[in-house]
Amino acid sequence: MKIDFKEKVFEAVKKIPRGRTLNYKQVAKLADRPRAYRAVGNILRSNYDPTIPCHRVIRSDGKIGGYNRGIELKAKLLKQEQSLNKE
DNA sequence: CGTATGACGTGCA
DNA sequence: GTGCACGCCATAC
Repeated sequence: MKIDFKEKVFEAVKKIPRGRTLNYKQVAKLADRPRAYRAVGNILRSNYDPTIPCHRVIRSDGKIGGYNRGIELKAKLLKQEQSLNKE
């Protein structure tokens, strides 16, 4: 089965452990397209799934960026998971 | 098939 | 340190 770039992105994002945030560039690299970080954000925006912790994907600047379900929700989730991971 | 868009990143002033 | 512009890739229309 040949998986598309977005499928690869989804897998990479799903592999992100809680408390761990990756920037779009990293996800794109894991998807074999280190230059497609643009498409990564675009794909996540057009294809949100409850099984994909896309909220763990942030910008390289450390900024959250955006979130289909609400930017504030993403910020809250990140803070929550980071707090859990920190113990 | 071609154009436009975008949750980005880096460089330069 | 902040702001503006360019470049890159995939998706949607």
